[in-house]
Amino acid sequence: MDSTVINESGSAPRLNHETRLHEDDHHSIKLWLRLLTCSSFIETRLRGALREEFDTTLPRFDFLAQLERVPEGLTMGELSRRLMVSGGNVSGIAAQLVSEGLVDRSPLPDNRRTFMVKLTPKGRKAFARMALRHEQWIIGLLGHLESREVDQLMALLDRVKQGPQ
Amino acid sequence: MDSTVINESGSAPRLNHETRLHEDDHHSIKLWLRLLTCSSFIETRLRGALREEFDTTLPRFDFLAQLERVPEGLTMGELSRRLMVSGGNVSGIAAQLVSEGLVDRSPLPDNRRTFMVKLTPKGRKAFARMALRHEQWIIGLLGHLESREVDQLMALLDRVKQGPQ
DNA sequence: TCCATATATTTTAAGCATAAAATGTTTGCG
DNA sequence: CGCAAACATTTTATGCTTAAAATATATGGA
Repeated sequence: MDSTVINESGSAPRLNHETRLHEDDHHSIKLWLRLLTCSSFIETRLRGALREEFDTTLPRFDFLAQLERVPEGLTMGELSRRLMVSGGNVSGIAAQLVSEGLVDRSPLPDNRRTFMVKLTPKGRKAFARMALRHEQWIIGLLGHLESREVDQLMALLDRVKQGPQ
Repeated sequence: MDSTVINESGSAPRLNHETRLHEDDHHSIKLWLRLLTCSSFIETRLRGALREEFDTTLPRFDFLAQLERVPEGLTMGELSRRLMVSGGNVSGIAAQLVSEGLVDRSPLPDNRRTFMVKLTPKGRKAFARMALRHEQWIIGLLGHLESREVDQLMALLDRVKQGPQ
């Protein structure tokens, strides 16, 4: 079997969010449920694969991914903004990654409220291995789309992102 | 202000998942991150609105929504499949909704392992109120798309859903 | 019948997520 | 300076979520 294909392995067989629909529901609701179905599907597969292959979680992977792009490190607050999660959440995940030796968290000399967080060499190596597989998994899940379709989807999702103005 | 517009109110200002990107990342990864950005954005707004206006959560709302479509009720296992969550999760949410009087959970005469779950009249009324607002919120978040765009997005997301075959 | 296996659900342990309160630090204004 | 307000982070309480183990029931074959 192609190693980039992630196995189905949940404890319950899954349908999708659109089972919620009524005949007369608004088109916007159908669109939202389909969007949710697609992203939950991919997210579930990624979570399972990260757990099986690296015994880690998506939040931890995302945390490392943000740091990998910025060798000088990021503050806790900046990480909270970039990861789109609460500050308390960042504190907890940072503590774990520090205890695992993947991340370094040190106070700034010029401002004793803030901490700079960066990858350790060990963290950088661990992330590199995970990122490679992560890309393979995603290509396995989305690579069947033609590049014209990808472009269209990117443009339309950008319209979604823009919001009602 | 238009009451269907949901306010920004998180404890941290938010960017989006695409801050994770490198220049040379694969198109599939960009697409996945944009998909995630869009659905997280909408989900965050819906969660906040449900909490503020009805003091409830998205999982509870989804649970009621599944039941509302099936007056005769659903078993715990069927709910687990339709909601795409684990059985343990369904047990926990069901227990809450029963204690709030929104849902009835009774054993089946012909199979003592299974339970049939259905809305109570109170639950049906509560859900109706929530569903109305829910639709307004979603139209507020997605209603700016033209119907041609919605059709295209639905078709492309269907392609995503189909998977690699 | 007996029993292994399958099925339906609940319980448990652990991690993620949030909002709100608490803590400690900095800034700027009177 | 003195102090209020803003800021950065952590702590706390609560709820969602999962996987895995436990419980209870049903089924089918020897």
